[in-house]
Amino acid sequence: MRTLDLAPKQKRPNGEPCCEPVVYPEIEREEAERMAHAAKALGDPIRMQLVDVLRRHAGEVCVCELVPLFDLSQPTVSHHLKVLREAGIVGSERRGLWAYYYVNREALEELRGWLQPNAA
Amino acid sequence: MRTLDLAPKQKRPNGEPCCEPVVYPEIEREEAERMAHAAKALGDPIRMQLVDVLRRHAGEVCVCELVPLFDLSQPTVSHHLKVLREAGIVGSERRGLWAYYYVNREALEELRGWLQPNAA
DNA sequence: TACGTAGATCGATGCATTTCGATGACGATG
DNA sequence: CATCGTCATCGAAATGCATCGATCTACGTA
Repeated sequence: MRTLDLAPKQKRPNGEPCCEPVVYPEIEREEAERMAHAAKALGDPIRMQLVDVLRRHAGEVCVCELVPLFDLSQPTVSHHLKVLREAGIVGSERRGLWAYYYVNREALEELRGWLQPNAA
Repeated sequence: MRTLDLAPKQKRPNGEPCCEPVVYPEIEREEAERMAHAAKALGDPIRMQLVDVLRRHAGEVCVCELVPLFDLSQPTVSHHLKVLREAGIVGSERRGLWAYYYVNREALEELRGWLQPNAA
């Protein structure tokens, strides 16, 4: 655990900066960016439910079964699935006319790891 | 684990629905909404880093220490902190001129719980 | 080959979000 | 009490996002 300079605050004399800016490594900025991307994909109720449905099923679920679950047009559901796909949270496979989606458990696990109390 | 009717697909005769719509309880819609709200708050690199900094410190961190970490104006950082506050992810306390922020570990824990492999 | 179905993509629309400078609220300090 | 520092809020501008109808692609079927 890094230690910030949590020195007791006092009004700075005049024109001096209020406190030492802490150096923040770029590495963590990149990791934050990745995690934020995943979190953002989950940051929509529809997509949250899509993931919820998908992970409740061991295998794959047909899009034609997902669409009627929501009060949304087919293109909109397709859009949400695309967002999840591009975030790596779900994957898809096409078989004939139908497209089947499934959860990428590792992606959820990565975010879960980040949320862990003492994550680096 | 609920079971969807994953019957083998075949082109439906004509005008019939392609598959039985699965009933999806409202309860889970509400939970998804709560989880999505938290995820959305984390769905921004700046806020991800803010949370990261805050949770690295056992206690509270002054806003005046957070602002110089980012290439952003003070009002913008304040805005992001507000988003996190309204999502319940961080809390704040004002002492004199300074405002101190801290992580709400329980909030992160709830989202983490939801991400768990066999979450209800 | 012609048609119908499943799903993805496109373009438009309306709303939300990010960001800033300016300003306001309020405590501290002389 | 006048001034300054800290932080929050406001209003505006730019950008992003959810959503839809229309359309496109690809596959099955007659």
